Amino acid sequence: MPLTDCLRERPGPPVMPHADTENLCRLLAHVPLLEGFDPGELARFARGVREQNVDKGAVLFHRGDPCHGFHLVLCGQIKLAFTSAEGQEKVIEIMRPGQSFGEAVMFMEKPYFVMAQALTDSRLLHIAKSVVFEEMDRDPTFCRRIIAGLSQRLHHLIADVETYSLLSGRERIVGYLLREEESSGEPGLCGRVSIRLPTSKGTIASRLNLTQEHFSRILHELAEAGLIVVEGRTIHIPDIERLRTTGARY
Amino acid sequence: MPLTDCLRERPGPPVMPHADTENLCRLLAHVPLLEGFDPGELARFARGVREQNVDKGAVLFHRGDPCHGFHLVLCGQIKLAFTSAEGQEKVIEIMRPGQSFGEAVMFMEKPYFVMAQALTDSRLLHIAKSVVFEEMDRDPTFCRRIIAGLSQRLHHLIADVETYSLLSGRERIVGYLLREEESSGEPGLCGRVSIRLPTSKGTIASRLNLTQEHFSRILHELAEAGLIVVEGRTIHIPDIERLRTTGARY
DNA sequence: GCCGAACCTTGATTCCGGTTAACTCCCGGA
DNA sequence: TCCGGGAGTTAACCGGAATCAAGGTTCGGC
Repeated sequence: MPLTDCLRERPGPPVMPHADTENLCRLLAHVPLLEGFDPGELARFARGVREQNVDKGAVLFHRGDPCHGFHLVLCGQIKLAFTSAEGQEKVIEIMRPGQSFGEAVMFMEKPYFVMAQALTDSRLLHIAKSVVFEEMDRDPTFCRRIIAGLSQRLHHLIADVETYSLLSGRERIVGYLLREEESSGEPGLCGRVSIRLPTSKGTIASRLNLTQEHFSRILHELAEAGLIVVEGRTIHIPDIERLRTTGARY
Repeated sequence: MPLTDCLRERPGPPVMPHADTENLCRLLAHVPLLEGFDPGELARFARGVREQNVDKGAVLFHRGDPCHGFHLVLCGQIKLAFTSAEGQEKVIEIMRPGQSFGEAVMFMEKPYFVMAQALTDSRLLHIAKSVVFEEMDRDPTFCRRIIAGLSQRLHHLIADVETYSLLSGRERIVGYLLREEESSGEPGLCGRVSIRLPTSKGTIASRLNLTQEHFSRILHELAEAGLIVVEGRTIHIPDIERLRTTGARY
């Protein structure tokens, strides 16, 4: 029962006062990386897993911190970002429930080179390097999953680079909205859908490599063109097909 | 002996008229991914390896082509890039001898989403998916290497994203020159070094997310500031320390 | 219900970098 | 030798997006 609960966005009341092995195993069974593992394997993993509850704004790690494992989001949102010498920040990714991060750094045995901060009160699991490495030696299929995961990550990142370098601000925003709509899985009758931004507009703007101001302006333009209706953090799309076809135009 | 030969930049006369297993093994022994493998393992690999000689300008694969393995550069340069709907091109990476590419796509069992084109006459190896997968099942340390390689790649890509989004054009160029100098390994007395650009300025500009014109302008500015001297494709740096400290300034 | 702090919007202005268009250089081939 | 084309440079101009600077909203806490 906590399994589904804790993969929702909103934290809700703490289901588990403190993590015992059995509960951990139940959580682990739903981790993408460990899907289909039998109880024995999960128990081995549980030894190196620790639950983390972090408040909104808390920093999980800074650039330069040593890495002892990887993280998995159970609920809430974690932002990965780096900060320039002048203090400006660029959000690389907003991690949502079910997603994990920090694997690559862990495998390289180097310190983190980005920082992670909770955008909302969040609950996550920390999986220690040691148990991952042990399991890798033991189980080739586990290796395959890790490789698949890293490949996927790489793909996304290249897609991001493509987005940043080939698309205008407006195109990036339209693309973001369309993707967000897709992943939300809402049916939306006859092309009408509403999506709720997962976090503040400023953060999303940074994720899309835009300033908050520019983001706001483009949203306004899209609204003026009748392609969207902005209502606080909720965006209504009267005709998603039209947004897809004419949204990119300028 | 051909081993070292073929890891140079310039192709030179073809050392091997056609690849037999023994020669292939000798080549494979120097592939980073396979370093330290014993002859038996290499022989297993050789079954799925094919040598490729491509002329300058030849396209190895387009976006959308199916992927049957990964590639390793023996000599020459291969550019990875994508093209926008409007036909403009963005270079993601310039692969040099000893580097490999296409692994991530191979593991995802998806078609290529970038294209690869030879910048010079080049020689490379194509390693079939099948032998890689077989070896992965057989050898956990091989998996580890793959994971390490993918992690490394991911790291570089994130560093690129950081570069693109946080640094000005000028800073990117200065950074590029400094990295190029570092990797060239030339000693360079009392801070004086010369580096030769690996390929055309237009291509490097695209790699750095700049237009050719802007790249040219910045080079000119740096030259005017006395930080570099441009002589065709060769860049002289009279004082590398000064470039490092004042090059970023604007 | 008031206050302050985040968050967001809006407008004015600036500027980095892209676009366009000559023009030069250099090299290779007929 | 001349020609043609690719690479590189230069300059004028433009525009997308950042910056600066106020306002406006929303919301939680006292």
